[in-house]
Amino acid sequence: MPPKAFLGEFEQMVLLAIAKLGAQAYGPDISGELEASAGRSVSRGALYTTLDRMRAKGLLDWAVETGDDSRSGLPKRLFVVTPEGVAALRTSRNALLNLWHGLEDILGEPSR
Amino acid sequence: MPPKAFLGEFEQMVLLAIAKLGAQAYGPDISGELEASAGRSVSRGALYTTLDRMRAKGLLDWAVETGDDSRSGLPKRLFVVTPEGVAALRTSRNALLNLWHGLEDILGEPSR
DNA sequence: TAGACTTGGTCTACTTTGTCTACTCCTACT
DNA sequence: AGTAGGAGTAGACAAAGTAGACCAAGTCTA
Repeated sequence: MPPKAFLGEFEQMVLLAIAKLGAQAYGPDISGELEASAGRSVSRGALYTTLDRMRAKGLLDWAVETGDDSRSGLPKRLFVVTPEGVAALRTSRNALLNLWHGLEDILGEPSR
Repeated sequence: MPPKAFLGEFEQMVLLAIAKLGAQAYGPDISGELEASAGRSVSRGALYTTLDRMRAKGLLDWAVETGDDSRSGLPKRLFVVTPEGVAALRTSRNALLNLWHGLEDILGEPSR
C-alpha cells in the first residue's frame, strides 16, 4: 500500500491516549486510558504492535527505562508523541470536525 | 477476527460523506464530498470496495436506480446510511471527543 | 526457599481494511 | 463506426488491527 497519509482509527486513539498521559505513558497506562476514555479494551499484543508500527512512521517514540529504581533489570517503555504525531493528530481532527459539521441533527449532541 | 466494534478511519469518512449528501449519494458525489471536506482523494475502486464491505456489515445500503429517466439502462447506486451506521458514527464520535477533551492546548483550536 | 503469581513486554500468525490498476458497459458526439 | 466519458466491477496486494501464547525479573507466601 502506498504510504498512507491518514491515521488509522486505532492509531489515532493510541496517540491521543499517550498525549493525554503526558510524561508517563507506558504500556498498561495506555490501555487503561483507552479503556476509560474510549470504552475499548485491547490485548497487549495489539497495543504493542501498533506502537511499534507507529514508531516506524515517526509518530511516536519511547525511552526504555532500565530500572535503577524499582523493577531493576526489567525494561519499561515510556512513550511520547513526536511533533509529527501531534501534527497528524491535528490533521485528522480537523478533517473529522469538518465532516461532522452540519450533522448535529443526525448524530445528536455529543454525549459527554 | 471477532466482529469489530469500531469503524475504520476511511469507513467513517465515507459514512459521514454519505450522511451529509442526504438522499443523493452516489459514487462520484461521495468522492467529491470526501475531497472537499477531508481533502482526500480516492480511486473509484477503493471507494466501491469499501462501500460493498460496509453494506455487508449493515452500516449502509443502496438502491440501484435503473434509469427510466436519463442514463437509461445504466445502473447508478444511491447510498444511504442505515440506523446501525448512524449509531456506529455516533459511538466513534463520542470516543474521539472524549479523547480529545483536555488536549486543546496541544492540538490547538479547531481550525474551521 | 520452591512454587505460584504479577508485571511489562515480545513473537507469531491471522483477519480486516485500505488502495490501486485494469477492465466493462452504456451513451453521446462526430 | 470510432472515440471519449461517466459509473461500476474485478482482482490483487499491502497495511492496519487483533488475539494468544510465551518470556524474564521480581514478589509473595506458606
